[in-house]
Amino acid sequence: MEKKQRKLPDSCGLGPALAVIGGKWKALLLWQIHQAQPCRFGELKRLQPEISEKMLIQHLREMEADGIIHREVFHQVPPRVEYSVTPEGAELDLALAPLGEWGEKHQERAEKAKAGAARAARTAAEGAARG
Amino acid sequence: MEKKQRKLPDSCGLGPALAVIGGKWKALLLWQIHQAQPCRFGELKRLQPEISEKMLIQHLREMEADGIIHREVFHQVPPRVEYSVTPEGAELDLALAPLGEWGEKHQERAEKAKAGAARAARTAAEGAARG
DNA sequence: ACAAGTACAGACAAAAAAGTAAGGTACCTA
DNA sequence: TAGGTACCTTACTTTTTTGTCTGTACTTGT
Repeated sequence: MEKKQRKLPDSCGLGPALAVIGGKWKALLLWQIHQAQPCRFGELKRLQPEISEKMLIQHLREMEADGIIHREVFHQVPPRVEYSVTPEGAELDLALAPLGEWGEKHQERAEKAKAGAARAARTAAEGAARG
Repeated sequence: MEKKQRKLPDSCGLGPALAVIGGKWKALLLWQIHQAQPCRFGELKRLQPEISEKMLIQHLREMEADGIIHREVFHQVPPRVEYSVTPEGAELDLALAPLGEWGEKHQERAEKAKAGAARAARTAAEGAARG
């Protein structure tokens, strides 16, 4: 098992929380599984083709170990595995919502700031050209 | 500038949000600055002696660039720099609250589960010894 | 026979984040 | 002249995380 998880300092419960959803794709996965519940491994792979299989499995396993998703194996052939969120995972998804909203707002602001800076730079350049 | 920030995929605004508070100590710093506002560099260093000066500065600078904290330099000697949270930073801190609560609950559950597992293992061992 | 689909596992390498240790400025005190 | 305070900067190393690629076991379709 290649898990050690960079230990986060935990005053308030943020350390443990970030340890659980800190992975690069975990929040996204939780969100997608919550949407398309229950969904299969291959489905997730198709939904997010940018994730490598290794990371997909690794994250799924860690999330399972953390109790936020449930994994059910059907002994069929070809194999079939279904993932769904646990009640705890659903709560986490909910707790993540305000953060997501903040992120969107922040992103907009950052874009505006960048546009503003570009405009200012242009104006400054014109001013300099006029001398 | 040694910042590239592991790019997080962003459906919903979680990507950008985690990019901002994903650093090992950032959430903690934001929280502490919010508490003891305004506070000086040395103060933060004393409050959290485990952070190396390098990470402290690096995180503070990134958070400043992200617009969640404000840095004010007083041209005195010895130098004096004060950090405070911006309105945007305060909002983030608020948005982080539910996540923190989830983290605490989750931690408790995890501890109970571990205790339960240990008890079960003990019982099983006793059973085996008798059997 | 051979490709394709399912759900993984493992070795290895690259990239990113964090840590360590030393130095640098600018002024003050002994 | 040495040492102290406050706030950093830089170079270098280690640790952690992510990515690439190859392989498994079994069945179905051509």
